Amino acid sequence: MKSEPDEYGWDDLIAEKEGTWDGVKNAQASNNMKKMKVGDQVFFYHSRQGLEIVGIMEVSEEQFPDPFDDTGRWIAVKVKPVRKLDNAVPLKEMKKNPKLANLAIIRQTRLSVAPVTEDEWEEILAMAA
DNA sequence: GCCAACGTTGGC
DNA sequence: GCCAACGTTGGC
Repeated sequence: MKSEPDEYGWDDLIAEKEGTWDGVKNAQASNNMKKMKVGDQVFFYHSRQGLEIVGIMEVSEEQFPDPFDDTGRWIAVKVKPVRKLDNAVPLKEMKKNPKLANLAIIRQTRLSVAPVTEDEWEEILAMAA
């Protein structure tokens, strides 16, 4: 999941203890959120500023109607922080890694919520070590 | 700040 | 229902 740290960054999530992921108004991103289950692990990526994965969070509440959406079309989920990565993994490094060539976020930059395969997850964790 | 990529809107 | 125009996102 991506967020601009100016708007809502890792530190904001830590301060809040639990964050609501709302305001997603893109069909693909929304579908990806609908698939999320409580306990699912998610990377937190800083877009625009930072351009790196900074931490891991987990889904604490599955899809519910986005409280700020009047149309009723969109949903939100809640997440809570699990841990900060020892070393943030920059986009630049991920692009260099051939194992991550198919990473959804690389292939489709503008998608704000994108899936990560198990292999990709492991690879990114290894890069953060 | 710029611009490419992509989604959405609206006229036909 | 098509497609051009427009708006938004996000890497550079």
